[in-house]
Amino acid sequence: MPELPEVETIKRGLQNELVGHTISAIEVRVPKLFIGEANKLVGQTVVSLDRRAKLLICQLTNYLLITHLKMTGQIIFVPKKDEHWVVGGHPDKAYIADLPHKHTHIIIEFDNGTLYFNDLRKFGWMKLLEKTSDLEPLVAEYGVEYTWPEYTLDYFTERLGRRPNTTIKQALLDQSLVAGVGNIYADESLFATKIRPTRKVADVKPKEIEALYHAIPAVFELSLSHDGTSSQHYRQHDGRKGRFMEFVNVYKREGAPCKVCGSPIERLKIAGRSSHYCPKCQK
DNA sequence: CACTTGACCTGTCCGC
DNA sequence: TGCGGACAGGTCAAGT
Repeated sequence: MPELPEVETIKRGLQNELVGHTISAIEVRVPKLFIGEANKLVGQTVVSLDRRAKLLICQLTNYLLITHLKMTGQIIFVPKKDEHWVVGGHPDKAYIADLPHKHTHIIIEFDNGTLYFNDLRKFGWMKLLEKTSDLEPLVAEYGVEYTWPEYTLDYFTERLGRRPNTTIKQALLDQSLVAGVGNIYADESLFATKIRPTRKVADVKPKEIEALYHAIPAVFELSLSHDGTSSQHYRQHDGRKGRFMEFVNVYKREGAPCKVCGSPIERLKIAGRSSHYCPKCQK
């Protein structure tokens, strides 16, 4: 479910809640979703939160706690003190009140509230790493972050060029190209650059590649400014939805009129993933 | 080696 | 209303 903007939004939200706070207890209801010795979390204090690709990285006093939300994972933090939300009131109180529920698989108690890990499909996981260097194999295959200085047109072009016979859609989903691009943002970036997702990488012209290189960060930033895309399951750390679905041009808009030309958006499968595009705008 | 498919799970939606 | 099938944002392993 969550791609880069969603995980980044959760990270930013949790930073405000968790940094400096200490874990008092942990309950793992579905053992296979927590890798490592969960009890070691007790007594640990959150030093910082970070993100790499779609991984959420929580630096603790002595360990790292890594989370991948995969398709339907959620991390919801409920503060002990309700006044916490007094400013404006909590926008989705009913959602919070339901926790924990049948899809809550891990519960972590902090001195200031409770963190719930929910996952309908149980694809997501949490992992306790004993030392910082254990993170390396987990992130070794990821490409650069779009915010890094290493994200250059040369890098992007060179990496794409290694896979000339793949469709551009498939290439974008490869985490070793640009970390954090998933189905939504691949489709939206391709619409923004008028490139049809079925095109072979080798047939995409340098100018189009350059446009794509700029479009990916732009789409990420736009989604971030609306707290991500809540197509179905995604929630922010406080239970609110993201609002980017209101702004998508093609994703999940099959049959709806293109916002640019009015043609019905089409959908087809590319490498097993549904892909949405405008048949008129995208060549 | 590169690419495709199936598996991991559970729920929703759509057609008959 | 019930039932079967397709589909869902991610990533691996196994197969071609």
